[in-house]
Amino acid sequence: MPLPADFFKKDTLELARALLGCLLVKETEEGTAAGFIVETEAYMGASDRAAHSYGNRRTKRTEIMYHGPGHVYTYQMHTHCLVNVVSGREGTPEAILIRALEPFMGTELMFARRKVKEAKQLTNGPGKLAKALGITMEDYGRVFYERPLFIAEGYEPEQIETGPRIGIDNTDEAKHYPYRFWIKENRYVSRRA
DNA sequence: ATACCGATGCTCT
DNA sequence: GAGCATCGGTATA
Repeated sequence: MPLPADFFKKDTLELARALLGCLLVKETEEGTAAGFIVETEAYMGASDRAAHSYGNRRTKRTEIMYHGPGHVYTYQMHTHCLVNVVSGREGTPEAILIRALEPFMGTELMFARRKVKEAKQLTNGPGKLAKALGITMEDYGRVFYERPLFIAEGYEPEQIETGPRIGIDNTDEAKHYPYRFWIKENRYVSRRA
């Protein structure tokens, strides 16, 4: 069961924490794959140098971030597709990147898609989890409160840790913001602190 | 364990 | 035509 649309109507940093422990589900013709979200990163829109929507940049790519919380923002990075949850009120272009999952169901399908040996390698990175679940640019513009790509209730994380975001060294002051959140001691987190 | 490097595709200038 | 919110291989320790 998808969470209701209202779940996404939170302050972006609060939503980034609330998403930890939730289940991300993708249904395809090949079957269903799902995993618990264990790592997220917040991108704070107009005022955040590291955000695609910095300074309210509005292009074909960033357009969906203006359409209100709960939308699916997929973005192509080199050969990979990255998945984001749009946050903030309509007109406020904020988003949360999903960086890692703990596989829950459909692991055979994930292994078939990823071609790796260790379970840890299935979903411990933003490009990896998108491929494991079969998420593509086709999902751009959908909503996370309806099938076939949705977020459902999961478990309550014991302890949450925070730190600077990964891979944004070129955006001077923004690189220090503690906008990365992960579940402490979870082995599927993409990198240790 | 960390470090570097090339692949490869889409968006924006 | 440049620039990336990445990944997997190879290289070294």
